[in-house]
Amino acid sequence: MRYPAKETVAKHERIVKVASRLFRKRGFENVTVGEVMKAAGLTHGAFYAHFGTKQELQAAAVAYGQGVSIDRAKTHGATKMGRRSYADMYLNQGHRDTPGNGCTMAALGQEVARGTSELKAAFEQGLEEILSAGGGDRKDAIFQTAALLGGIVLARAVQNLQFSDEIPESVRQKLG
Amino acid sequence: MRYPAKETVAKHERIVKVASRLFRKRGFENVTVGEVMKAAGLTHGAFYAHFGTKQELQAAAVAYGQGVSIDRAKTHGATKMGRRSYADMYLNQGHRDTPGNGCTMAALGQEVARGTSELKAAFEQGLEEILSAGGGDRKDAIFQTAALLGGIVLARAVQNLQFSDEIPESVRQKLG
DNA sequence: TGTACATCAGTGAACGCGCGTTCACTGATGTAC
DNA sequence: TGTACATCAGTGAACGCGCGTTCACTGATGTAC
Repeated sequence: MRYPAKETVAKHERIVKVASRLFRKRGFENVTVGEVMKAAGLTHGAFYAHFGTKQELQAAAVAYGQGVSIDRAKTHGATKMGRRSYADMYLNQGHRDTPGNGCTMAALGQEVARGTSELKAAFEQGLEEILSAGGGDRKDAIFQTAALLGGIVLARAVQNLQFSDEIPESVRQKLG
Repeated sequence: MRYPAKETVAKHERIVKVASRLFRKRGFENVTVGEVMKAAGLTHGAFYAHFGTKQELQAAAVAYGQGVSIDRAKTHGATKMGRRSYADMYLNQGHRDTPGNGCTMAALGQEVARGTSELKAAFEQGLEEILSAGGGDRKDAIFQTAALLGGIVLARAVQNLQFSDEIPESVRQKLG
């Protein structure tokens, strides 16, 4: 049957949002199209009324996820909370332990690097906006972003809790 | 038929080495057991004479890759070339463009974070040795490793060449 | 030292499962008159 | 405003392919006597 056009837009957004969360949490390859659709409250067949391929969804999900990061960066930039508080927000246990709600670059950057041009474009455009959101020196922003991202990636890959805690802690200290 | 025991060890090592390269280049999920065995000069069925599962191979490959990184770090530590030259070696276009020969953590860290405990253990032990290989302050080593890793990950995920070149360049400068 | 035999790395066909994708069908929506 | 009909998001079964894994088999190696 035909469904209201208004709801269709909402469903489309729900698919992207839910996919973004699942992808960040478990990686592109470990999340099924069917799983995404189920989480969005639909059946898998309907997927192709919204996207041509799974790869298209990946790109849309990265664009969405980068959008979330841009908003966070802009909020911090506007409230002038400074770099220190941004690092504190980024480098904590909550972020480390719940990648599904966290930074897209820290969760999917390596997979994006091996992905399609479309995927990289979404990543790249997001990064560009994140870097300029802070407002300070561009090289500083790049350096800080790299250090924060690296800190989270390392902390997530280490299972010894003391060691894992030590990583964000050290990065925070040295970033000053 | 039965094969010489000596060659078997060499074959086993070849499988791990080749797997490590392929995994770093294309990710765990995008490399087939059959593909690894073919690259090692064997057929896929023989795989299970060497490993119980693909996951076991992943852990062995990460351990091997981390070993390569440890050797590099120790060499630099021994020759006292300093942090600057280490950063130069790590943050260049060659490393960015050939992940198969490069740092395991920068290529597979995010997948390791979602992987088995065995996989994380191999990663973690390698990181521990890399950190102490330099000999300097531990917090400095952690910070530097995070920044370098983040720089390579970002540079690889960005396709605009100017932008991509700008990232390692900035990290190198700011690491001083 | 020679002989008989058990071992087991390696081969290649086959299995079975899961996943991305397709397709015939549905029926309320939105449009044309 | 009412009526006829075309559209198309969504359903759920099915397809087909690729992958990890299994298995019967091979025959030179290594061992026991």
